[in-house]
Amino acid sequence: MIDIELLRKNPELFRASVKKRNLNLAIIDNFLALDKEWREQLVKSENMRAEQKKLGAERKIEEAKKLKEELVALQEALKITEEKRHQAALAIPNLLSDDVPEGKDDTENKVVRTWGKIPKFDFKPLDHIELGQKLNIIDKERAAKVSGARFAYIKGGLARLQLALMQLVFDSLTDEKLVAKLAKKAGVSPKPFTPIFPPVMIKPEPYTLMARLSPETKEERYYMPADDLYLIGSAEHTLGSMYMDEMIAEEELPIRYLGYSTSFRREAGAAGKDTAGILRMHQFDKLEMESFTKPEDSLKEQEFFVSIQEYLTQQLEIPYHIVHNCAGDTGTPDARQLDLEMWMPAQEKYRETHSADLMTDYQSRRLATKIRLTDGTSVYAHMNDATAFAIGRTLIAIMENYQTKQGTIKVPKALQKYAGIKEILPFLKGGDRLR
RNA sequence: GGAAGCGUGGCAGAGUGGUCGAAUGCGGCGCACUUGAAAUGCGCUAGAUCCGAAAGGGUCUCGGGGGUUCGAAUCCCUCCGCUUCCGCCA
Repeated sequence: MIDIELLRKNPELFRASVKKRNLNLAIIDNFLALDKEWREQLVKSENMRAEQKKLGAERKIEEAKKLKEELVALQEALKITEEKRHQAALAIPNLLSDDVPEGKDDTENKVVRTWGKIPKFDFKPLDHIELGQKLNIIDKERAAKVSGARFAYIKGGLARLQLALMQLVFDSLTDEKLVAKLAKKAGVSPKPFTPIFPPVMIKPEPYTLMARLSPETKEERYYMPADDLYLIGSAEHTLGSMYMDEMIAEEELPIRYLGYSTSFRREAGAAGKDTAGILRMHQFDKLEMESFTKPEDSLKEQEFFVSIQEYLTQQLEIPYHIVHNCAGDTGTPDARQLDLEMWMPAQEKYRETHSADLMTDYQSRRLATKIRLTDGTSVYAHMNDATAFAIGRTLIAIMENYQTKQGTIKVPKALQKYAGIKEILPFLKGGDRLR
């Protein structure tokens, strides 16, 4: 939710932002009209209510009774306007940060920097699908039989890699020295992350308040009607809503979590897109960073998160670039979004593996997550969330970048001690037949 | 899943139909005292929202929603959550 007071005072600011996102300006004007109507009705209704209360206090019971009848009708009309106005307010996306590049879709995102040397193979590199089949570490056929399309069994050496990735991230982000070093460069607090496993189911209310259950995103969610619960699409959804209706003391900031969870997405709008392999799944695991800061610290916090993403990807020695998403490709609740894209040799493309989202107070305003400042006043918290590793996609990048001529996969140095292996060889033992 | 109890401001905790947005304590902020600090004393201190240039005033909020009533923190219904006991399970 945007700051309505600011919108009334400075509608041009919001018009510019909405226009930059390539959206219809009517969403602003529609809101302003409803807001005006609502305020007029509100004043009338409140004045009448005050009068009715006064009559009651004076024990003029008959008069109060009569006035109440009028009041009820007025309040019903008000309620309708209020709901319309509320929906109109929700439709307005976050104000874009000034430095967000112009552009209407992902083709106009701006590459900020590039790291690493693109690997040259003296053989034709395979894609992760072929590699997965040959090594018998990805089984989508049986997953389709049991669970349907866009599911997979991740096995053997690849399962070990997943655990290794988790351990690398958990070790790194709880390491006081390492975090302090990266934080110093970014000019933010050196406080390390608290590791956390959040719930993977969420109630409709916090989900809506997180701006992740809008009419447009709803069809992306798995819903369990018997319990009125949704499966989360990201750890962000239950991490960001943790402090709903809470007041956080300034001394506790920044609050930084490193979450691990499975994520669930229906991929309803992606029919036929990326169906091969494990790039786009209904279920995938992800390590996610989430933080709560004071408003003035949030932009630096986002850059800090990006520097962590880069540090981790560099540990894997996988080439990547950082992209500043253009206005048209920036999420509704985001003020500013940067993506990290890893090099995928088989596609000869960088593909999105990470995202870093600065939400400013867009979510906290709705969640009522506030900070009690040391001077006694309070402000809405600023929130950041960012991927540490999306496991599936990172596995693809490792498989394709580290493949050998023999069709095996070397394990990145940084993961070897966690994985317990240096190379993924065909996994055939224990009666696990290839099809 | 069954039974009982509970849910009040930043925190603790009073309050069982009007004078209660709410005693008191802690915490926070300000001032005084002090070389400084502590201690002490005095004052201020819930949120959202609307009207207003401001001063100020109104409305709503005592877990959420609904109801009874002229009037609800207080009575009723319902949902959510917490605690304890029983059952079941990893």
